[in-house]
Amino acid sequence: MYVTIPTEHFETLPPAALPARRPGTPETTRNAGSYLFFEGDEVKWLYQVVSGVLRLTRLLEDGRRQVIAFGYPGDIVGFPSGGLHHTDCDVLVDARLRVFRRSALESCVGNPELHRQLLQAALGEISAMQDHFMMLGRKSAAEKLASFLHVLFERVGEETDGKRQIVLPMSRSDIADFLGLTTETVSRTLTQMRKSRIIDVEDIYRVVVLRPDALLKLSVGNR
Amino acid sequence: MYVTIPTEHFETLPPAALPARRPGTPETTRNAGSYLFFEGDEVKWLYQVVSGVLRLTRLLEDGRRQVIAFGYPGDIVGFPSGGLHHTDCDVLVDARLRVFRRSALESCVGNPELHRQLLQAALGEISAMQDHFMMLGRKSAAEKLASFLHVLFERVGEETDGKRQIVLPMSRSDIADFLGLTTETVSRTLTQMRKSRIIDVEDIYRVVVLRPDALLKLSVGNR
DNA sequence: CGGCAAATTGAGGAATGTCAAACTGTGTGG
DNA sequence: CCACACAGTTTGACATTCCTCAATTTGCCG
Repeated sequence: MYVTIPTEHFETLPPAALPARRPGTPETTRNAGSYLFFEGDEVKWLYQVVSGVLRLTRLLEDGRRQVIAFGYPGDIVGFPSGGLHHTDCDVLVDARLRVFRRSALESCVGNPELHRQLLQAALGEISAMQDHFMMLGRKSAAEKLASFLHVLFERVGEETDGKRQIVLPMSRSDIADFLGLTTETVSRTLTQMRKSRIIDVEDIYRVVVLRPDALLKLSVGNR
Repeated sequence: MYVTIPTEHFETLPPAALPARRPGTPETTRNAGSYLFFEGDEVKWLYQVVSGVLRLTRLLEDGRRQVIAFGYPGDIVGFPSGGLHHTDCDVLVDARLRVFRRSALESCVGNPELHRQLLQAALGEISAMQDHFMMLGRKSAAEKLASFLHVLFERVGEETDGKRQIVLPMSRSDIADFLGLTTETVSRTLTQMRKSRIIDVEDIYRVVVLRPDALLKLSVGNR
C-alpha cells in the first residue's frame, strides 16, 4: 500500500485484481512477527496478500529506517531486481498469502495469463510509487497523516456500530518511518485531528473517522 | 534517474542494459522543450534515452510539483499503468530515443527477448524508486543534494582539463522539486558545499567536483 | 501490583520554508 | 554595440514546521 493522491484523471485503481483462486495457485499462512524475506535474499517467490498485513522496510547503516510500504489484501510484494529482494518484509498481522514462483513473473511460458497479471501489478506499483513521491516530498505532516488515514479508510475501513473506523496494526514509529516523520509528530498530529473532531482515537490501534470529508480535504491540503 | 543509496549488498546496478541497436528498433529525435507525453495520455510507446535528458513531472492542482525522475541515457520512461501515462514528460536536452511499442512490454508474443528486457527494466525501476523513498523521507537537504550530485557524477561525470565535472541541464527548481526542497535551499546548500571546497560552481549549469570522496561521505550522512 | 515498552505531551532548538531584495546572465531592441 | 528588460539564481532576514530530548502517561503482561 502506498499513499496515492486522488486526481481527476484516474479513479483510484483497485489494487491488483485478485484473480479467483484457482487450483494451481497455492496459499500459505504466516504468523505475525515472522519474516518473508530479507534485503539481499534471492527472490524465489512473490506473495499476494489475501488477508493480514505485511510490512516492507529498508534500513540504513546508521539506523535510519524507511517503511517502503504496507502490504494489504490485494497487494503483491517481492518484486525482484537483479533477482534479489531490496527490502525486508515481515508480517504485522497473521496473513494468508498466495504464492507465485518468480518465474511466473519473469517468464511467459507456462502461464501467460498469470504472467500478464503479475506484470500489470508491477506496473501499477510503479505508478503508485510515483504518487507516493509527491506525498513524501511535498506534503506537510498533517497532509501526510490525513492522506495515510484516508487511503486506509477507503481500502480497509470497517463499519462498526455505525462508526466508520480504521484499525492500525502498525506502531506509531512504523507510520512515522512510512511518512518520513517522527513518532512524536505522528502522535501530535493525531491529537490535533482529534481536537478538531475529524477523528477519534478509540485506542492506540483504533481510529474512528468522524468526518471523512474533512479528512479528505485535509489530505489534499490547501496551501 | 533516481537517487539510489550505495549499500554493501548491491553494486549500483547499471541502468537497464542497452542492447545493441538492431534493425528492428527504431530511433527518433526530440528537441529540448518538446513533450513526449502528458499525464492521462494513453501509452503508445516506451522510450529509452540514447542521448539527451528527459524530465518526468507530476503536478498537483494547487501548483505544487514533483519531478518524478530525470531520464538519462540508458533510462526507460513511459511505463503504463492501466494503459495510461501517470506523469508528464518533456525534453531538457535534445534527445535521441529508442522507441518501443507498448505491446513489446505487455505481450511476450513477437519479441520475447525484448519483452524480457523491458520487464527487467520495469523491475529495476521499482527498486530504484524504493531507494529514492529513503532519500525523500529520511535525508537532510545537504545529504539529498550530495546524493544527487554523486549519482550524476557517477553516471554522467565528464573529465575536462583534468577536472571531473557535472553538467546540470535542469533548473534549480527542477532539482528542488526532485528532492523535495525549495530552490532557495538548493542554492544555499550548493554555496555551502562550495565554501567547504567539495565542489566548485563554474557557472549555473556546471559543477566541478573537487572532492568526490567528501561528496560521497556527505551523501551517506553521519547523523 | 509492578515493570516495561510504547505513546503522548512539553519545552526548546535546528533545519528548512517564506518573502523580499539584490545579483547575474542572456537576449532583444534601439 | 550598448542599454534595458526579464527570468533565474543567490542572498538575507525572518517565520514556521518539525525534530530532539526529556518527562509523563498509558496500556499490557508477567
